[in-house]
Amino acid sequence: MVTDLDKIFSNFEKNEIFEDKSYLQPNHTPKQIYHRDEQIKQIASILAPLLRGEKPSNLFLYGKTGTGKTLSIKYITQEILSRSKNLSFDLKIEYINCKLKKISDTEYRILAELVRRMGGEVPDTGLPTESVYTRFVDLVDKNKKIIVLIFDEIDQAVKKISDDFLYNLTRLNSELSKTKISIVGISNDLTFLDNLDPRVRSSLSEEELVFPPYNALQIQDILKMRAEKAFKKDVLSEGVIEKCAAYAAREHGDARRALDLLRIAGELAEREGSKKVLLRHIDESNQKIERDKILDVIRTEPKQFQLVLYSIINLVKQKNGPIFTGDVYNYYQDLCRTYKSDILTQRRVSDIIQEFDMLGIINVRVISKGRGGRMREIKLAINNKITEKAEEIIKEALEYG
DNA sequence: GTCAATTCACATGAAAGAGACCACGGTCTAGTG
DNA sequence: CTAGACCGTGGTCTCTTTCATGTGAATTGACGA
Repeated sequence: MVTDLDKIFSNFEKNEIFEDKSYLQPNHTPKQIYHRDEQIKQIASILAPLLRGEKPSNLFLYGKTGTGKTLSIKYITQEILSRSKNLSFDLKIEYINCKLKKISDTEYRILAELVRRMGGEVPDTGLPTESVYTRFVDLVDKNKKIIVLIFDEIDQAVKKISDDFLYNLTRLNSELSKTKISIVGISNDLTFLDNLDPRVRSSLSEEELVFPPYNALQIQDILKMRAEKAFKKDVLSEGVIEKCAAYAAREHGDARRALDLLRIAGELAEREGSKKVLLRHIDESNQKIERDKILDVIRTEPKQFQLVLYSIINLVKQKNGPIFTGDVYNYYQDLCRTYKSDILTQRRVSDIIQEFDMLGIINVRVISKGRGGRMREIKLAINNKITEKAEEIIKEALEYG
């Protein structure tokens, strides 16, 4: 036992792989951004009026995940802020990530977060939303300011709340006398604007910009640049970067994915005590990312969700073919009885199944069997190995939970 | 045989309830001068 | 008289239930050839 620990720690101390891992961390902002010159220039020229104290147009950025939207906007805001030291007014640029649950599940929370960023205080709950609005207005309108609000993954927020939240935001400007607010929306859903209230759409997207996916070569450039700083010399074996890039390019040119892949591969190599990152490590890394992501979701899911998923897994194993909503619900009911759990209505279970679909754990298709009715056809979207592991996790959670 | 109506087994939507959490303002209580 | 304890009201949030309406195609049954 002790010797094992010794081995682990000494491997770690030797640290023959990484020079500075932070260059591969997702939140690292590099000094130089490759292959986004055009976009950065455009954003900069749109936001430039800030430095003259004018309100810039609202801006909307599109692009799949990992195409550098967040990176570019953060880079530009930094540049702008660093040039704004001696301006005669307050310039505030706030970045809000709507994907983080605690912050942005509801209108109230987003607003509360805004107030806090502006230096005010709001309780987590208990106040009417309206009063948070007035608090925000009071706080912001005390002296002349220009505020840029950046909403990352704004589509998530709108899905959860509704678009009149955005309408309220765009309307805020008319309630403010001294301060002006600009909004930058970032979305990776290209159809997002189409389903928006027209009033909101026109005011929100005065300017639009699309971030195309990186191709494999561009990802290679990015990886090379970061890998140079992150890894020690000659640690990466031939073709590692190329392989990472290829994997990521397959996933709609997601550079973040490529970086994760490389970082995890490095960690795996390090853990093994290997002196080099091999091609094999990339494959393992790819699997590990996938597995960890899914198992983590499953682990943290509430009990009822686990029961439903457990039903699905078992049914798929039994029937060895597609299964349907009704099957799942029946099995689920039995399962609830054996574990003495409350039984949810079919309506609710239906929603739960849909959520698993969204998480990518199962694949769901609505089919009609004519007179046999209309239902979802459910398949597992994860491979057997992960499924088994998932089953174990759930079983454990159910017996000890 | 053809065509519209019917029917199945859910999907999908909207609204509202339950229970947990919490802020705010008013009232009560006890300690202080 | 005042600070702090206590309470009631009204707000949010999440997870659910209830009620209502929608839906795609196999089946049915009336109808005409």
